[in-house]
Amino acid sequence: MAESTTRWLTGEEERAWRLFLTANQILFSAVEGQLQRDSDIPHGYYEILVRLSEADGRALRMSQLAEASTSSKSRLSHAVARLEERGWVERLDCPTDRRGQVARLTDVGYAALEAAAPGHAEQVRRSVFDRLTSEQVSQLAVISAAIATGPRLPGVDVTTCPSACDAEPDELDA
Amino acid sequence: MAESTTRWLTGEEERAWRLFLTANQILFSAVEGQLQRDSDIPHGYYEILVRLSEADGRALRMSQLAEASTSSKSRLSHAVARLEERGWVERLDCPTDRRGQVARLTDVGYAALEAAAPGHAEQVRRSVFDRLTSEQVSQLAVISAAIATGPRLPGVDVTTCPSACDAEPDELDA
DNA sequence: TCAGGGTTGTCAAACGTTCAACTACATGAC
DNA sequence: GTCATGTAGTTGAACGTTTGACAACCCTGA
Repeated sequence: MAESTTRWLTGEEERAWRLFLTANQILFSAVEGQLQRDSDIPHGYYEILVRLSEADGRALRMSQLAEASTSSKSRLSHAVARLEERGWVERLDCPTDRRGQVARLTDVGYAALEAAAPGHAEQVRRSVFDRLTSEQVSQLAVISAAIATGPRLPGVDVTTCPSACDAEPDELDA
Repeated sequence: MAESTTRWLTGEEERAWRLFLTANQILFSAVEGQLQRDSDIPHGYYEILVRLSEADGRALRMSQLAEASTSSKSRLSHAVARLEERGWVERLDCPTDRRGQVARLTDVGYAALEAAAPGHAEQVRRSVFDRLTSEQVSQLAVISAAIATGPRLPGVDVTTCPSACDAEPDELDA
């Protein structure tokens, strides 16, 4: 990289970045820990279950699910395979495209999600929202949106979001 | 969990939480991707190198390093072993405590860090700080501090921070 | 000097992710 | 029709990380 062109972080930015980093570590280890401990669900699986639970017929094409989960196809494929073993998800052939597969949340899977949700919500509340004023909550939303959207980030080729960037999720989750 | 006691997230909180989640995914995949691609350094290793580079004599006791990295002992032990293979870190016997080991950043390791830093800083800037006003930067710092510190999080037993809670890192990083 | 309590670090097994084929199907041009 | 090209999803192996059991060690007090 061109040395003289390097735009280093300012002191304030540096400080914010470090705080953000440690906050993230603490936050996610708490949230994932709770989910794992109380419900035996890895955080990643939980997100998949949530996406499915919100979809029409609680079912989604594999590729759509991958996109919604910001996940690669193969990664998702393995994850769904494991969810299938637990009996939480089932795979069906797609009626309109014979290449495709549809993942559907089973009743058992839905029940597992319903059982896990309260504890998860409580944890997110304790780790985050109990600590913030309502003004800070909206600041957090604005900041997150700025980071999540906008000009594609150089350095990732996430097959940059045809529909992910304008998505505005505001249904239930925790 | 007691059903009636569940404190669900409000719509605003829900929205903020989801935005935060996707922002995180995008941000970290960009930052980690850059580091991996341009410098072949996993993000976790980078943090370790930074901690060491800031320590006296560029050396730190294993346990102190683990604490500074919010990392478990065994996790750190593995990481240092791999850094040692690359010739970036060396392990020495601790002179004052014969139980202990000291990890020290080698000159080669320091050079690797110096080489990686500009690209990393640039990426963090693009992913985060170019997108935020300076007011938002300080909001982010305050919010992160609120999440990172304060009352111990129920749900984790992080052997709750004798010294981690009051730590206030504001040296260099990116 | 010897035990008990606590800490420090290592090792091996379990788990999850990534990578690189590979199958199967769809689509458009000729 | 059929050929080339692109898309959907799966699979297995290599790789890295995390976990828990274990061994080595220090320090205090009798």
